[in-house]
Amino acid sequence: MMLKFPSLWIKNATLGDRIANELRLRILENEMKPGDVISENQIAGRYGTSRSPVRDALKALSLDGLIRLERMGAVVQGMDLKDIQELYDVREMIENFAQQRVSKKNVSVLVQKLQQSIDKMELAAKYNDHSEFAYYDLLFHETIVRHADHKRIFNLWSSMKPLIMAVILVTTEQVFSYGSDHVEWVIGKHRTIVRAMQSKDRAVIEKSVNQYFDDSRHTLTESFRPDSSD
Amino acid sequence: MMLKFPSLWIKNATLGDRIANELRLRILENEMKPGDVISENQIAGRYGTSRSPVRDALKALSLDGLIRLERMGAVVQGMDLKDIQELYDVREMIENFAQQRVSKKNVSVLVQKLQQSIDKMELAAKYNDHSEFAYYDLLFHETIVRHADHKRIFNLWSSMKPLIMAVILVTTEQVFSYGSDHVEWVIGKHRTIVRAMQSKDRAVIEKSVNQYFDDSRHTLTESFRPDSSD
DNA sequence: GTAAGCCAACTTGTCGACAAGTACACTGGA
DNA sequence: TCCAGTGTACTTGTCGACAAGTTGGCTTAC
Repeated sequence: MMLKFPSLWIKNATLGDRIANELRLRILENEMKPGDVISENQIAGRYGTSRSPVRDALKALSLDGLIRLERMGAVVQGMDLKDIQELYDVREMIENFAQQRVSKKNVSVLVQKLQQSIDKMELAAKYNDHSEFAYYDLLFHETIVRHADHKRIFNLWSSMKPLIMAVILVTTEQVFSYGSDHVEWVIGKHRTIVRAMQSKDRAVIEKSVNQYFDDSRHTLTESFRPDSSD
Repeated sequence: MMLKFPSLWIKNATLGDRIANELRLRILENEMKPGDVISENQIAGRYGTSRSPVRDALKALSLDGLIRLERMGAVVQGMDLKDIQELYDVREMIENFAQQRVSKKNVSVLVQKLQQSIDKMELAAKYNDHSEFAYYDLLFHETIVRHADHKRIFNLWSSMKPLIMAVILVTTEQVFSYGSDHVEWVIGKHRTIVRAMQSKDRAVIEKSVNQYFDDSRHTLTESFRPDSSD
């Protein structure tokens, strides 16, 4: 039943987390559509578990904004193009904050770690492994936020991480389907980020972060045809 | 047992939410200190409930960053001065984003709502009701974020709201103890925010938001003497 | 035909129980 | 004295059950 989510990522995850990850993908891929009403019992039945882990999962999904808990049943909200662009707005805000903060310190250690992530992305690209690629894309950005050395910002990132993970997983799959040129272009964007950060110039960094997420939003606009998945 | 949290605020709240709110206050007021280890059974016993609602509460507190869930027991993290200042960093970031967005639209409706909150703060100040005051302080800022008309940003605010609520509750009590001059000064700060927003000038707004939270951080520095509550 | 009221099938919030796993003290042997 | 191994008392994750409350349809009266 649970096949979609890369099992490597969730080796020690609790049942609730697995169900949450699974449902995130199903909602993002429009298998569960906005307006659909789901209940704890229904999902528990579907996955052959009790309500307890499902309950945790639905709570998590409601924090993501993917569903809305109501008195009887939960209503799927889903994410349309605008919602995903808003998610990128927030990612841009967080990452700009983080990078500005990072740039006031020595970045050599950070740059080296980022380079490692980029290398792994290259490798994943070579072997056409889109979920591995997505993983290191996510790690790249998490590494930046972590190095900002700001607990609350990192907490913010962590709270959005499962959702971002699911979105990156879906969009990366699409990017791969466009061919290796597009994949290389994505890698190049990450190199650009690193270079901008090394400049340590406030305006340059802000511009580069803005450019990065503008590009991402633009890619979305192309790939997310309205209701293309029906 | 549960006496600290204003009961008006949580009339229809679930047991888990009440326990979470209560624990937030106890942690912020240093009755539960960083390093303390708590377990679901222990808290359930303390409040005379089963583990289920406690489990929800501890999950919420870990999302706040107030505790760290571990394999056996949860470790209280607490919030020191730096942590609260970091919380204000993030509030500043969110509110700046929201106000810049709001300022691109017609603000007259918003301004009127904000004025209502300020009026209620005035009234609460007159009757020396600090929790009522805190409530409308919170509402003031929530109103701004809501009017930004950006689901993801509002989601971010909502996810931090319970923690912000608890922090405002504690700090407002301290502000009131400083006397009515300080309370009036806080009200004045909110009026300044509104004026800056009406200017619709990007730089003016950014400056005003920055000033507001700088002031708040400064007030914190005065009131949060290290370990003053022991 | 229509509206009020009742009933049955759902829902969630909470509870207590069990199993698997962890930490720590205690025992025994050197 | 010290160290390895064992056992016990804890912990969490999951399960099934119950109660209170909601929804929607069906009956019944008009």
